Amino acid sequence: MNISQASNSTGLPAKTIRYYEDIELVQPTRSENGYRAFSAQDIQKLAFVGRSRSLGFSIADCRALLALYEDRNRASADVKKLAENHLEQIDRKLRELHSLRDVLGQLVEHCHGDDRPDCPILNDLANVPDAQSNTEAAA
Amino acid sequence: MNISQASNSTGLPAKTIRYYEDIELVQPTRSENGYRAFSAQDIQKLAFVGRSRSLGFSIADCRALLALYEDRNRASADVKKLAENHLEQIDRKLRELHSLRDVLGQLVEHCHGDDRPDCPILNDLANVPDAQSNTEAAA
DNA sequence: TGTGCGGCTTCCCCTAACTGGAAGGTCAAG
DNA sequence: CTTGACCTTCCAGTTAGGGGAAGCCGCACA
Repeated sequence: MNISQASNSTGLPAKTIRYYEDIELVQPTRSENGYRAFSAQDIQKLAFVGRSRSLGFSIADCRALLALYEDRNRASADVKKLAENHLEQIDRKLRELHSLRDVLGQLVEHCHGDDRPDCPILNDLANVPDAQSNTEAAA
Repeated sequence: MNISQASNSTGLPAKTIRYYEDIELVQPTRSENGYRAFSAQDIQKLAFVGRSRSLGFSIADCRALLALYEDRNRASADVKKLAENHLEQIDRKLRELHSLRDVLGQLVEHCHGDDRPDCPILNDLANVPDAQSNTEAAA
């Protein structure tokens, strides 16, 4: 199976597949003409990585998951721990984004947004103390 | 004002400040000995960028905001539009992360997480059709 | 006067995870 | 025989800086 077939089968761009070979996530053999030859197993692994990436796992995580996947004797607890760590990272990021959204939402809301030059958003960014909301005044 | 004072005043690492000069966000003058000399305006601009970055604006956004900030005649609507775009990006990212969290949370929940090798998480990643949840079965 | 140390300079490489593009070999069809 | 699609490798660029080396500058202290 050539790289374009592998790409079609997995949904991953050929460039990405070459990259994954480069960082040794997969090791396709080579045909006599030098073309990569992907086995069914290679395709399976690529699809596995693709799905993991789409769930936001880092390449390092994918490598670990792949190793666990190929270890017939691994405990499911190991996998669960990895996934839980990732879940925590996602939750942290969610909290961060939520609070960011709140602050920015407030600023946007207070900006009249017409053709006058006065703008609460810029005032806040420049940290000009403002009557309406002083998000940084704690210090 | 030398770079370490600028760093203290703005909370930005010296490395970052040099980088901001490199990409022409600020243009401090130079003393005779070659040291960067930051004016009060420079400090103000650096603080402005720092605050904008902490709200998740990209460097490109910061550059635009800075230009608007320095344009005494700009309409607040221009600023508001930029901020609203950023807000939309944040909301998109939030939705994405939420749905990711849901899928991953389901998987983690269904994994018994003991020392047996069977693991629903890996099964899903490998796209093995599974009785309990088939998150990809639509295709 | 020398010397040690902290602060400053530039320069280059590194990050994550690819993506784009150039230069060139291979293969099947017409 | 040529064309065009497909494949190869290699180089550069992306974000927003971080780490660290090699080498000035300035000030204190002996």
